[in-house]
Amino acid sequence: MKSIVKDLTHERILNAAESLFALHGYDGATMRQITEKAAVNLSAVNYHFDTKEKLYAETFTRIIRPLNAERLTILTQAELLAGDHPVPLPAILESFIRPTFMLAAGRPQFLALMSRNFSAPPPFMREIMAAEFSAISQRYIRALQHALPGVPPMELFWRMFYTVGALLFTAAHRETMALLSHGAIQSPDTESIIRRLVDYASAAMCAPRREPAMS
Amino acid sequence: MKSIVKDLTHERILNAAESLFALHGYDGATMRQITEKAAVNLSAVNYHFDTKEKLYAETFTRIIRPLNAERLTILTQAELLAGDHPVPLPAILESFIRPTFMLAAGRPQFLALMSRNFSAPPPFMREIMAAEFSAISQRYIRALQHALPGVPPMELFWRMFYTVGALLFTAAHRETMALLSHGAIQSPDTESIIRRLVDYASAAMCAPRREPAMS
DNA sequence: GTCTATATCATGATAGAC
DNA sequence: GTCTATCATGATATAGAC
Repeated sequence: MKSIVKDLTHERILNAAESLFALHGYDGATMRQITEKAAVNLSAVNYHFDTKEKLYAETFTRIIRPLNAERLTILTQAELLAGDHPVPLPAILESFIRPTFMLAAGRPQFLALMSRNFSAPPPFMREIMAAEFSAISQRYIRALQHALPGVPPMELFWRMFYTVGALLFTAAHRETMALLSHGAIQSPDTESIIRRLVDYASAAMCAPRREPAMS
Repeated sequence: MKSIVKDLTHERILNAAESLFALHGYDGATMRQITEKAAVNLSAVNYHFDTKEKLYAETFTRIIRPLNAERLTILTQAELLAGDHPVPLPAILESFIRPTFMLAAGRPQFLALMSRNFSAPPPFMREIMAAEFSAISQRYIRALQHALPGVPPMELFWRMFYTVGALLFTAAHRETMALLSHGAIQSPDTESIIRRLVDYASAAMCAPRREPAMS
């Protein structure tokens, strides 16, 4: 069928784009590189995606939508399991963190693209990002409020933001860590990474608020 | 004197480059934009910095060297003050975090350039980054080991890395936060930001290591 | 739907007058 | 040291044959 052929080219381009945008960023990756890697014609990008900007947007939403959907699925399961009780804090955080590494399995540039797009999103992505994350951020804040009623909501918001920063930064820097640690750290297994991040964030989320220090 | 004139042009270019690299990244900022903003001739970049890559490297080292120097100064003061005792954990973290925001005062793109360069450094920056951070990372790990003898050094290394991620991510996203929080969060004052981050990281650094869960 | 060929423009860098 | 003018290259996007 024709649609199958179309879908193949479409996907080949998206796969190549994912890897090259992750490696070189929006401005750094050229359509020539992408179409060469995808082994399709240069014009295929414009035919299937119209512009480079739209190609980038689709490349990113293709990874972020299933990720956020999976997060909400696991969080909802945990809420059903907890019944009237709040979901335990580590379970909330793990529902956010674990899917990141699960969906990244076998896609070496998945995490790099995520991190890059959050830390330095091309300007045309601002609206798209806000749309993709508006719902999920509210869901998580509510779950956190139930789990930690003693912490002010605004504080929870900040801390969740810090946690996302820690997650993305680490995700994109496994090699850097090996470098700075002089070989003490080599890319550990996924379960260790998840456990470490959940432990870190769980402790951090319920930090006491320090009183302003005297001089 | 001629050297004064040279230094003026030199600095005008660096200032313009700092702001434009922060906003658009290495590939996104063009030499024409930079020289236009600096109100100097296009060729001045090549004359003073040879290539665009060297201009970027100088732009970044100009902000990172005083920053890391200030961090070490404050940490050393704290160590002298502590004598034979370990420096308290919050003091260690604050010596790392505070200079970031102090040196950023009055330079709106300082933090954005920092964040961007760490999350998506141009490939030619890898060596330079490693050189600039090798010494300071070892100094901080040692201080953390003294303050938290019960936490394995490798765990400390990871957690410090998470903390840097939280710091940089937040630094570059004050506007994003205001957006996602639906106006609940508006750029707070520097002291609040520092306190919040230090509280968060202090609790996280001494997190207990959770036992692997049973199924 | 896919290709070749090309239009149009912006890029980094350089040559050479002053 | 600073300018103008320009080069060679590579960018995105499009027109039109097949």
